[in-house]
Amino acid sequence: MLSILDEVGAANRQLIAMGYKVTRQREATLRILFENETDHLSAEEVFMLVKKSNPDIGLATVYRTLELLNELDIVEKINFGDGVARFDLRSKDHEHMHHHLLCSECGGVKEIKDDWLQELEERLEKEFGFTVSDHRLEFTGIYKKCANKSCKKERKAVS
Amino acid sequence: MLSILDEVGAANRQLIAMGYKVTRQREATLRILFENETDHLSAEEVFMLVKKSNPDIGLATVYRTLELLNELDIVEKINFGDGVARFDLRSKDHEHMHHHLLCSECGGVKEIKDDWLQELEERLEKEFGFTVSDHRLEFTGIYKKCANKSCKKERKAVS
DNA sequence: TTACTTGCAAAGCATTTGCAAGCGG
DNA sequence: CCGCTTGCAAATGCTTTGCAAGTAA
Repeated sequence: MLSILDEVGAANRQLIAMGYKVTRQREATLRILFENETDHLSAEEVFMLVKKSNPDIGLATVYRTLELLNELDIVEKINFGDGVARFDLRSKDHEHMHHHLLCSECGGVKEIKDDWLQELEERLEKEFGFTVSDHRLEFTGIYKKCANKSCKKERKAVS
Repeated sequence: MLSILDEVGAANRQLIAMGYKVTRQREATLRILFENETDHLSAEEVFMLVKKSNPDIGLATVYRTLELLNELDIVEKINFGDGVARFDLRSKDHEHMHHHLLCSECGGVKEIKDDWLQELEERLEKEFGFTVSDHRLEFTGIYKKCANKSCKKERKAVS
């Protein structure tokens, strides 16, 4: 398990390798992403968090940085249909395993780290001549604990 | 197989049952949706098509109608991450089977009408105490025919 | 009639962009 | 020093909303 500093460092090396510069703002944004690895933050949320350590950063910079990280495959831009883009780190153990459980009761988003779709992808190749490069799987439903005692109060409680 | 008129009629009855009125605009919108069942139209696209037979309709009305149909579960609002909401009819044979193949070469969206996830949903119930009410599955990749001869020219060619 | 609907224009949001100033390498 | 980056504000693009006029039942 790498420390956050190591992870940020690795990302920085990737930036440099691709000809981009390592700036205060980019490092700060990366740090926030790694510190909140499981949270599916929106650009606005990242902005708020980065601002704490870096009050001068602009929202546009955060957007630009997230877009850049998305292009470098350091994060994945995802859209749960609530009108804001969210950003997931694509670290080694998340690769190609972006399954989410969305609880309609508490609004929580849980990530499942299994690759369940290998078999299906092979079928698509054979039956449709379609070569899969990525997939996304989401389940909407309710946790038993949420069905019983309503836990609407706390958003993102489940994680 | 029902005719489009029958399908629109059924939807109308649903509207009435829920206390909504059947208007020229709503019927026209429904007709367009049924006529383009496989096309994943955006609100703007629906608007354009409805305008042909109904030049006086306003874009806001189309948005409101689509939103209403979404609430009535007559259509499903989906988001492929391209910045526009798209709308899929939830007819009998589509129910609970919203799997999509997104071709990164030609931009085509193909629908798969199989329910592959029953088994996984049972696992989620057992292992996570999560009761699935809906799911979404998308594969991004390339069709063999697109990999060979580039078919970028025509958008939505595959369907 | 009466409440639901509509069209229009204005507003609302998330996101993007132009540009001059700032900074990394 | 050069060119990539930034912050700000303005612009954009999709979607929603306020409101007076229109219309289904």
